[in-house]
Amino acid sequence: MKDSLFAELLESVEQMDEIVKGEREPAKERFVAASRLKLIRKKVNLSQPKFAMLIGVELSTLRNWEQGRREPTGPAKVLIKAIERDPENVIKACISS
Amino acid sequence: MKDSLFAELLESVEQMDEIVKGEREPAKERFVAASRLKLIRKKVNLSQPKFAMLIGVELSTLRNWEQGRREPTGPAKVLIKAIERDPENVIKACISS
DNA sequence: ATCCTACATACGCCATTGACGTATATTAAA
DNA sequence: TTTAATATACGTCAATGGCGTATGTAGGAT
Repeated sequence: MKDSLFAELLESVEQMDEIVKGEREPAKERFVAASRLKLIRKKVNLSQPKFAMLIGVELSTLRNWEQGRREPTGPAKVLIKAIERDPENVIKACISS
Repeated sequence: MKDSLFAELLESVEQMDEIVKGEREPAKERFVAASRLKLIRKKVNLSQPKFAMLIGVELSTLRNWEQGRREPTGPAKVLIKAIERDPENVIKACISS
């Protein structure tokens, strides 16, 4: 990872910091709404079983999310959102076990 | 997302399926060992507070992981592993709120 | 040397989740 | 219409995540 690029990322994390602290307006929502999860899964065209495996949860857990019975935890939301934003790269990084 | 590339990804997910079912040998470990988490965080050069924010957990939760008091849940492991494998793209996808 | 701030270790407590199970419904293909 | 794959729906419970507090450490600044 080149240093210049890394510096940019670091800057973004700093900005994220300020957003959380309320010193800056967030550009958009940071997390997936549980209700949008199904749409995201459809977007990458995976069945519940495969998507669940991809993101490392039990099938039943994914179902709980899609049916609104449970709320995904933080990392799950971040991961799903990341998949939504850049499916190619993120899914690749998830898969290559 | 181009269809050809997507087809490749889908194939990979199918393979992942077979791995989980024991029909195929996994290339490597699928998940992060909790003990490796700190090394991964150092690799991307982020403090505990910033890394916790990045992956969407409370600082105390990340600390529990690094100190071996708790085990990250599935999506957290996948996300961390993805960050390890492709920090640039995955962190970018996580950040862009 | 002392203060100060950021960063990290360590752990108690409890509401919420994830995992596991079962039963039913829908869809598509054979 | 039978079959298999996919999805809805929900009960139960151990384990986690979030929250708090206390302590330790490394680095500058004064």
